Amino acid sequence: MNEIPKTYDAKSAEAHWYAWWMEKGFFRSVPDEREPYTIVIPPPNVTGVLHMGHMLNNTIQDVLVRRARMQGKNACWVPGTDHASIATEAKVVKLLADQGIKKQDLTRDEFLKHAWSWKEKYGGIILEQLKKLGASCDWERTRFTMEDDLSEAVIEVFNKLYEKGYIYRGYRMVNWDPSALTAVSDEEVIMKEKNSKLFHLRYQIEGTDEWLTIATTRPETILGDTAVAVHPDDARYAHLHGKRVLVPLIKRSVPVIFDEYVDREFGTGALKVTPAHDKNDYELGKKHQLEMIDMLNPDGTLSKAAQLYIGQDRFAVRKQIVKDLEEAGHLVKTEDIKNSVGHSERTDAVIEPRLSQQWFVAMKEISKPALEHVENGDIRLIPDKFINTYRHWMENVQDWCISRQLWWGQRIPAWYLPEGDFVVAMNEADALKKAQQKNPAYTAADLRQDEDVVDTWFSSWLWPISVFDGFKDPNNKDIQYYYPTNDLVTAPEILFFWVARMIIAGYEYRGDLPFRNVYLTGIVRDKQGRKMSKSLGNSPDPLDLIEQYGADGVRVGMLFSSPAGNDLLFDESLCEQGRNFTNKIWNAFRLVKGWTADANAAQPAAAQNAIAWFEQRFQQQLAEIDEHYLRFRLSDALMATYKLVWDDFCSWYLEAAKPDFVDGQPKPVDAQTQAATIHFFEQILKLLHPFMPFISEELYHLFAERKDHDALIVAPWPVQKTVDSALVDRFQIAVDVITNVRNIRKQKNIPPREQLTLLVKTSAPDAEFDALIAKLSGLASIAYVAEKPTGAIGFVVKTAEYFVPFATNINVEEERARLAKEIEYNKGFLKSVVSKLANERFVANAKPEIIANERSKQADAEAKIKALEEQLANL
RNA sequence: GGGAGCAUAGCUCAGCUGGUUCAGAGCAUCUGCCUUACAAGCAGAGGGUCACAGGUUCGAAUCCUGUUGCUCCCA
Repeated sequence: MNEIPKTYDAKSAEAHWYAWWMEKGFFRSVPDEREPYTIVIPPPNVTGVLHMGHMLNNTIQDVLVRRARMQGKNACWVPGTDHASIATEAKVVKLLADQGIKKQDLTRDEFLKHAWSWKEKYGGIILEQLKKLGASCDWERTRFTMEDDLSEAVIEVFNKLYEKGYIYRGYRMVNWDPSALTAVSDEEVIMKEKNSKLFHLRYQIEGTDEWLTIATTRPETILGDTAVAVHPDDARYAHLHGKRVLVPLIKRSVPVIFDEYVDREFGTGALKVTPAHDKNDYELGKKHQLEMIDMLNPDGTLSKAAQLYIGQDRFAVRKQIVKDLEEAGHLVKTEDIKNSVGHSERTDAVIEPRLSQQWFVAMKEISKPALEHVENGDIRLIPDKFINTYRHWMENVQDWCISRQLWWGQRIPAWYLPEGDFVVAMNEADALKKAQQKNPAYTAADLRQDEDVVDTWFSSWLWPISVFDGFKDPNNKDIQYYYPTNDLVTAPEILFFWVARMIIAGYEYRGDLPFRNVYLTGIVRDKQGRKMSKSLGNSPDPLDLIEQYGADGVRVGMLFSSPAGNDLLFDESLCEQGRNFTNKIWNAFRLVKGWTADANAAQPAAAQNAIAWFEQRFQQQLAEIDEHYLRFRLSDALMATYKLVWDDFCSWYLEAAKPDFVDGQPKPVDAQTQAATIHFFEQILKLLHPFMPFISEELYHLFAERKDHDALIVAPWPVQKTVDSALVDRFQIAVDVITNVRNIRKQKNIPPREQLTLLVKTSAPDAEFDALIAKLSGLASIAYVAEKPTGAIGFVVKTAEYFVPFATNINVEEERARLAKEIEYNKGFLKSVVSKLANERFVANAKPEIIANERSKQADAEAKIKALEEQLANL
């Protein structure tokens, strides 16, 4: 035993067993006759690095996959990454800029070459990091949303949707990211509450000396104003019918229009209308046939159409124009307000609504089944409170802007023709054919492909299908076998971005759901409840944590406090607790491994007691753990496992079963006890495996030399058997007795080595667990007596009275007080029970078993009080 | 502004369809222990008017209404 170190060395075990699992192909899945269990990973950004959110998310997936594998299912966890067009392109642009290369100076192909080499160099780091966590993905199945097959699926889907009329091209108001120079979808705009200024500006009414005051938070946009709107019922402005006003500084004459859209309460009740730069103004503009003046360049500087400040950034202009307006006498007042301002999800730039030609998916029809099948429970959201959010979004779904003015991504398969017409096709050759149907004279040189790419989500919404090549080859073995997948684990933040759209795509292309259960994790926050982020610097590096606490420890730490849908207030001490747990398990192993066996030794009664009990206790807890898994309550499953191992197995079972010491030497263990203990230990390792794959596999092999494919990772999950819960209850009485004796020991300062005697007075003697009681409370003997002894401290468990005889110094006063207190408590209890039973309405209304229960409580309490009172009298 | 959710021990959370004195777990705290697996440990203990106010009921942490505070989503 001396050679087994006192603490568990996570590092060497992790490297060793991960490599071994890989080498033996345990993560590999190919279709066979077993029931499949499939998870597709939410593909992280290919150029990203592991953060705490990934840790939580992937730990959960690995727990589910590993348990399914042990349950004998054909478990397949498909890993991969997405190409994250905006984020990646931004990184590549910056890298090139650092080398003095401008994107504008490169051709598309040249740029893409740089992007791919970036991807080759940095892409997939995150997948390597997942391996450190123990993720049991089938790495041979690793996919990437930009690889050929997946890109082809995107193009095919684009074509099909276009043919069905679901994809259209339109000149619309979009969310423009002036930093990334691209449109983004509604879902990619994050509204943030900001402290802003509301400027009250006066416009001269044309041909008069009168003024009309409007209020705006974006004064620079007056340069794009083409009307001022007021409410038709607003008496203040009724006289303005048919009038026009002059836009300050540029003196453009614009009409005053009347529309019920205007909020009379807000600002001055008069609204400037800038149809090209505000969603609502755009609608107003269309309705009133207003001119649309696009006064912004794509990069957020003012365009020629603005007339003033041309080429200056919009925020610089905002400052300047306020000064200029003030000087020109147009600024009436300025007030502070809070308003929400859209920011780009990717670049955090302030989003500018902007008119432009974009591609859209019409969402209304296509998304119908996706709502239906979540509402009827075919697809479960866990926790189900998210159904409301989901429904709300689906019922108000807006068309999806899918074009992005970027190069990194799948290029939109539309080709423009000289006359301004276009065709959508699978490739250039097809496009030419289609073009020639319109005009046989066209040649390839007449075609010009759309410059834009599609939204990254337009490829990741196909993920559960495309990773199995379900587009390229819709009837292939893999897709038939693995689809629909089982569980999806992701963050609620992307419920709409991704989950909803995958469901839409699932029904559209397979006529079937993409997954049955969606487990929505919480957000990992710091102790103060702030979201962990790079910019705040409050996020620990996951790999550092693994280094410090071991992967098993970190996994346990992450799961300790994260019920589905609840945010996780992360604290490193949770990982420490996880690490301590690995150490506890390790030391239990040291104990058992250190026993020397003697085939001829007799089995001690205490060990027999412990084995009989633990067999049942294990079953009881197994049922509970299985139930928690079924309900996706992983932190509860973990806690139940934790308590089974630490409390039941280590603190009770091992303490009772371990050999006694004689003359400072441990006695050898008998064969039955040793075999039972190792068996229990192995069962426990199985339950631990999903949470702590490394230490469990390590110990499994340290217990015995295993044959080639005898590995814990594929060991059968324990099967539930019937539980003798009465035995467990009887054991609990023994536990109470032991605790009472230990308490007396502690109160009286009796050293653990001093052996005591326990006397029992009861009408129904039951010595079943006496050996165990004696061992764990340090008793020399247990004797059954008919009369109360004198000079003893007593206690009562159930209806039996127990006494520990005491040679010296019993503090009678102390004992009296203690007994009195206990009697008082029990009398109070009895009183509540009696009064309940005396209540006619209770007896009349309550269920029979509840009444019976109350009666037995009454009997027990009465017996106990009687015993305690006798003890008190006897002192 | 619209919608959803939450409020239980110092902290993080369990408490399903009302019924053991129902108030529970882990961590933290306190007390005693280096007892020959483990001080990353062992043994014991304390701690809450279940946000507040009403109501329904024989009985409410649990159901209903209102109030307050917080969070998220959408506009």
